[in-house]
Amino acid sequence: MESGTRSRTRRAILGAAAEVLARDRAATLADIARAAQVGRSTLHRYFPDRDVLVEAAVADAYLVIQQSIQDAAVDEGPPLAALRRLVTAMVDAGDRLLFLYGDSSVLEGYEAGDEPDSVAQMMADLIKRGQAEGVFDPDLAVQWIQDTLWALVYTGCDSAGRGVLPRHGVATAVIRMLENGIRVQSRGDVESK
Amino acid sequence: MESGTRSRTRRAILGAAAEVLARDRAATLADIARAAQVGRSTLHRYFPDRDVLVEAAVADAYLVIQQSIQDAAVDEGPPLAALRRLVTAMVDAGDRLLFLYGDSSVLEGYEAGDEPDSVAQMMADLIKRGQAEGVFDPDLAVQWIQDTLWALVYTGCDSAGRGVLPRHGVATAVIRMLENGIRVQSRGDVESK
DNA sequence: TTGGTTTGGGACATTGATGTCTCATTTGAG
DNA sequence: CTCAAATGAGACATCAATGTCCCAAACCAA
Repeated sequence: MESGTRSRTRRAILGAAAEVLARDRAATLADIARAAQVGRSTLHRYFPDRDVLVEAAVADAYLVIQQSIQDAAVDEGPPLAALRRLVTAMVDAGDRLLFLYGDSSVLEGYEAGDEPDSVAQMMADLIKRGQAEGVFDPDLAVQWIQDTLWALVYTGCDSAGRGVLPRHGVATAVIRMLENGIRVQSRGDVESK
Repeated sequence: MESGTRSRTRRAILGAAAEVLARDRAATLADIARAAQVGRSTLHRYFPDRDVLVEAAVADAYLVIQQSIQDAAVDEGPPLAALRRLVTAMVDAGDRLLFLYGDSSVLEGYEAGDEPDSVAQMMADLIKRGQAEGVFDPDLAVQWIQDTLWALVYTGCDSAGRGVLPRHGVATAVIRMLENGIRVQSRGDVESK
């Protein structure tokens, strides 16, 4: 078991790591400790070395995102609505996401897993389902759509952090771009408000 | 003036820097020197320290991209066609682009410039023109469209590097996504082949 | 060939991050 | 309150990257 205190500082460190590393992946352990409002020695006490810390932070961030996406019940309802829920869920996990996908080398081996609950698997299933039901363009490779989705959400979160987009408008902007591109919305085929 | 030999090794180093740093932004100067097939001391002879090297590599990559985009004559013809030329130009400069935009902190101050020929300026002008002519969605912020464009091109180049997209299909995929999103292409409003 | 230029490799000092350790102090549960 | 758990600060050795310097060898133009 783990003492409540220990568990709390542990989470504080993991959160700070994700946040700081998202902004500067070359950040020092001292930086992370400071952000977590924790002594550098305490950090080392929980995570022997940098690799262990990063690995734990990745696993943690991944779990948060995975949980968030699972709650979106992406396998239910019409694909378009599911996609919107998915994007919203991803945006909500924005901080962790910026960290997780800011450095592609940080993932290594996480997307390899084939467990049915893996983030990539859930996304791929949704995309395929949408294509099968004739809602998504079947000419586009599933992997490409998936990459695009990640990229747009990532960009959206990043833009919000820089003030380009209002925090609450990120999901909407991403969804809109995904569904219509930059074309003018000629007919009322978007949403009914 | 500069000796032909010097000019040649200088370019070799800059090219290697862009290539290596694109893959691993924490790469060592020794790594870069090796990739450039040059002694580490030679590298230091041309670029006193890391900052100078990175700055020079950024400037070089930026120039290449800028030139490539200028050749696309983005301010001429219908916006949609211009956009397609722009994307193609950006994709062609893919290698440099992955480096330049792989680490957002590397740009710092380059997008600040207001020279009419700056990459950002040309892109913004095109987007505004497209909106004014009723081809691009005027509800989307110019900056957001611009960020999206970069993100998609970046993702496309990256995907090509990982084999997800065929090298020659990158521009097409990006353009298609930009213009239509992932929706099925209901009517013949895309292109005439 | 000759002489200046350019290069590669190695020795070297420096610097900053890292990881280990100790000890005094604070915290929190009982 | 009391004691064990947890912490923060700092001293310390280590290590890798960096930047400087030097010299012998390769190179290139005249």
